[in-house]
Amino acid sequence: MAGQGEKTALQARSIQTRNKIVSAFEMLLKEKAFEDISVAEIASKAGVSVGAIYRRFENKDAFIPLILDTYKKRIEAFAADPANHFAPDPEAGLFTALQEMTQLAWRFLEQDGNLLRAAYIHARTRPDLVGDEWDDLLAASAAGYAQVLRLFAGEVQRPDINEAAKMTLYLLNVGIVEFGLYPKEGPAAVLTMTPEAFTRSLARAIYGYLVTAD
Amino acid sequence: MAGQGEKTALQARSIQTRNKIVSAFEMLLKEKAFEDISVAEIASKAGVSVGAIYRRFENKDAFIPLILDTYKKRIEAFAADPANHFAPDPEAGLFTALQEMTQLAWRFLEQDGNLLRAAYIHARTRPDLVGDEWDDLLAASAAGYAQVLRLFAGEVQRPDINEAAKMTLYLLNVGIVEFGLYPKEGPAAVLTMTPEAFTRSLARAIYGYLVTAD
Amino acid sequence: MAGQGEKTALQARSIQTRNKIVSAFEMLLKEKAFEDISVAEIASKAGVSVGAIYRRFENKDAFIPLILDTYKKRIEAFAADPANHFAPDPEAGLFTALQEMTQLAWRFLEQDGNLLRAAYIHARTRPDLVGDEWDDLLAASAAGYAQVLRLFAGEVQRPDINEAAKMTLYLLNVGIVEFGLYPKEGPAAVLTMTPEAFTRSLARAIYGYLVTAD
Amino acid sequence: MAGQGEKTALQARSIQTRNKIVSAFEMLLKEKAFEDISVAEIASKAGVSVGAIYRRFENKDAFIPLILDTYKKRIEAFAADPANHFAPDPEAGLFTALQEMTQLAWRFLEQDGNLLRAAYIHARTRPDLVGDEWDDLLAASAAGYAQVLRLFAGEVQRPDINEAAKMTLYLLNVGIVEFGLYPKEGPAAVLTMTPEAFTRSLARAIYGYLVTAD
DNA sequence: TATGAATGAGGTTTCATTCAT
DNA sequence: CATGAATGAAACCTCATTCAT
Repeated sequence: MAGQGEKTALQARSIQTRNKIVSAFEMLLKEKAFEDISVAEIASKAGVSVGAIYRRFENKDAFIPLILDTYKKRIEAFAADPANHFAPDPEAGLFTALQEMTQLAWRFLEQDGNLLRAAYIHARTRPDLVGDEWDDLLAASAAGYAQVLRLFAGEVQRPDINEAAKMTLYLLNVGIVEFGLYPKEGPAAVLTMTPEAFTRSLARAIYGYLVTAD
Repeated sequence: MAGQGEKTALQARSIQTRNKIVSAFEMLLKEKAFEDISVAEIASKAGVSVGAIYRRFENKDAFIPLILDTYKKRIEAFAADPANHFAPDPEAGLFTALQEMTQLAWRFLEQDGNLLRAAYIHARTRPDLVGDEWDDLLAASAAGYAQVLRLFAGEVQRPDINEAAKMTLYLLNVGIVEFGLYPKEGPAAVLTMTPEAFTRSLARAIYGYLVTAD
Repeated sequence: MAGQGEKTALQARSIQTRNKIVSAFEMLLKEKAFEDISVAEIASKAGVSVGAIYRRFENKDAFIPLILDTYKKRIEAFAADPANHFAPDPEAGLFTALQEMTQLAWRFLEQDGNLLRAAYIHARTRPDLVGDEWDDLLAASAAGYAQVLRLFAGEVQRPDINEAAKMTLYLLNVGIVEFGLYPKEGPAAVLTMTPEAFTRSLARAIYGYLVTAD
Repeated sequence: MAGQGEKTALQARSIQTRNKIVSAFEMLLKEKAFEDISVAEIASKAGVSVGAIYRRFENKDAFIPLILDTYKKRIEAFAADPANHFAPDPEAGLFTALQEMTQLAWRFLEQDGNLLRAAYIHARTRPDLVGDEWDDLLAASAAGYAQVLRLFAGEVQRPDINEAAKMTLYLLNVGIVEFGLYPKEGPAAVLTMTPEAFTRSLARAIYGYLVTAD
C-alpha cells in the first residue's frame, strides 16, 4: 500500500528494489534520525542508485509515511504472534490484566522502539504527511481497551468506560514510551527501577486511576 | 555560568552582546526548531554579526546547553512567583495536593511549552551536550516531591517514599508534557477532555498509584 | 527520409511507432521548448516506451532534424491547399502581389507559429544538426520569388533580380516572424498596428525597396 | 543598479566580487547560451566560490536582468562615443540619413552582438524577469526616430509620423539583428551581400516604406 | 575586536541513456 | 523487439564555519 508521494511498483524487479530501499531506510532509522539520513546514504546502503530511489519516491518527504506504514505492520505482526496473545482472565482481576498489558507494551518497545520513536516524531512534526492512519490506529486501540475494561466492570469506578479506556491508552503509551526510548535522557532519568518494577508501577497507576472513587 | 563550548565573557560590553544573542536565540526557539534556525538568523535578530557569535560560541551546538539554562531560569522564575506558590495542606488530603501540582505544571506548560519542548528534544538527541544539569534538576525536583509525600505519610501505601516520589515526578511530567505539547498528534489525540478534566484525571492516576495497597 | 541520427524503420509496425513518436513530439513542441521536453514525456504521450524511442532515435538531438522535416511538410501542405493558392496578377501591380504574399505568410504563421519558432531556434543553436535542408528550402523559396518579380519587371528598379528576390525573401520572413511570434517581447513591442495594417506596411517596405531608383 | 533578485553590495570587497562574477558571466555569455552556463562555471571563471555567487544573486534567474542592464550600459556607452555621433543633415536627404543609421546599428552589432542576442532571447523567454526597462528603452528609441523623421517631413509620405517612426525602428532592428547575429543559420543564409550592401539595401527598404505614397 | 564576505562540502533533485527482463 | 527500471553525472542551492578587512 503505497503512501502519499510514493509511486506504485508493479514489476517484480521494481518491487525488489523498493524492498531493498525500504529495508535500507529502516536500518538507517535505527542508527540515526530521519533528518540525518541522506538520500545518497539510503541508496548506498540499499545497493541501488540515487535515481532508483527517485523513481519510487517523489522526494525525501515521501519516506515519512513509510515510517508509519512500517510501524503498523510491525504492530500487527506483533499482535498476530501467539507468544504475545493476550486474553484477560476476569477471575484474575483488573490489576493482573493491566500488568500483562504493560508488559506486552514493553516487549513491543524492546523490539521496535526506534521505529516507534520515528513514528512518534513524524506524527508530530509532519502531521500533513501522516494522514488519518495514526488517528485510526489510536481509535481502534481505544476500542479494544474499552472491551477489556468492560470485563472488569465491577472493579472500575469511572462512570464513562470509553473515556476511561482512552485515558488508559494514553497513560500506558506515554508512560512506556518515555521509559523505553529515553531511559537516560528525559524525565525517566530519575527512575532507578528495573523494567519489571516499572511496568508493575505503571499498571498500578492506571489501576489506581480506574478503581478509586471520586 | 558558561556551558560547554561557550566561551567566557567578562567585559561588560561582551556580556551585553552575549545577552543579545541569547535573547535572539530564545525568541527564535519559540518560532521554530533548533535545526531550522541558522546562525545568520540569530545574528540578524540579535543585531550583531556572525563573527560576533563565533567569538562567544564555539559552534552552533554550543547553543544547546543554553536551552537548558534558559529552561532552568524560567522554572525558577515560575516557582518564585507568589501566584504559583504551592503550600500543600495536610488537612485537605493527598488528592487535593496532587491536583494542585498537576494544575501548576499545566500552567507552566502554557507559558513555556516551546522551551520545554526544545529542552526535551535536545536532552534526547544530544545528551552529550546537555551535561549533568538535567540530572541535578530532576534530583532536586524529586527531593521536593518526597517532602510533599511525607506530609501525607498516612495515606501513601508505597513502602519506599523516595522511589514513590520519583515515580510521581515521572508520571506528572510525562503525562502533562505529552498532553500539553502534542495534543493533536501523539497518543494525546485520543483524549477528548478539557485541560481541567485532564489534570484531574492525571492527579487521580498518581493518587491511585500512591494509595492502593499491593 | 530519415535524418541524421535517426534510424531507418522499414517494417510497417515500426513505421507506425515512429509516427506516434513524431506526433507526440510535435504536440509537445506546441506546448513548450525543446529543452523542456523530456524523452520520458515524449514516450508517455506517444504511448510507447522510452526504449522504443531509443530504438528509432540515436539520442535526443536526433529529434532536431525532425523539427525541420515537419516544418517542410507543413509548408508544403499549406502551399498545396487551394485556399492558399497564390497567382500574382501582373495587371494588379507589384504592390498588390506583395500584399498578398505578406498576408499569406501571416496566415501560415497563425497556424504553425510554434513549429516555425522551434525551427528557427534550432537552425540557430544547433546548425550542425540541421543540415543542408534549410538552405535548400531557402534557395527554392528565393527562386520562386524571383519568378514572381520577373512578372513585374517593368516596376522593379533593382538591377539583379535574383539578389532582389533574396532580399525580398529576407525582409518578408524576418519581418513577419518577429511580429507574429514575439509581438510583445522583442522590438515588435513598439508596434501598435493590427496584423492587417502590419502586413500592409511590410509589403510597402518591400515594395519601396524594389521600386525606388538608386 | 541591482536588478530583481540581485542583492545590493556596498563593501569594497563585495563590489569587487560582484564585478568578477559579472565579468565572468558576460564572458561565458559570449561562448554559450544562458541555459548551458552553470553556476559552478561562473564561479570557477570568476575565481570565487559558488556560495559567493549566491550571496549576491538569489538564484540563477537573477542573472537574467543583468543581461539587460549590461546591454543598456553598452548602448549608452556606444551612443556617448563621439565616433558614433549621429547628426542627420537635412540637406543630404532622408536616404542618406537612413543609411547612416543602419551603418551605426551594424557597428554596434559587431561589437556587442552576443549580448544583444542574449538580451533578445530573455526579453522573450522571461518577460517577467525583464520588467519594463525593455519597453522604456524601445519607447525612447522610437521618440528619437520620430525627431529625425520630422527633419525630413517634406520627403515622408506616411500620415502618422509616430507610427512611421515605430515601423522604422522595427524594420531597422529586426533587419540588422537577424543578419548580424545569424548570418548563416536563419533566413539571412540566402543573402550573399556584404554588410555594406546589406545596410544600404535595408536603408532603401525603410526609405521606400517612408516615401512611397499610398 | 567586530564585521560580514567568502568558502566549499554536502544535500536534494533531474533526466539522457543503458540494459535486464 | 518492447518495456520501463536502473544508472549516475551534473545541476542548483544551503549554511556552518573561516578569515580578510
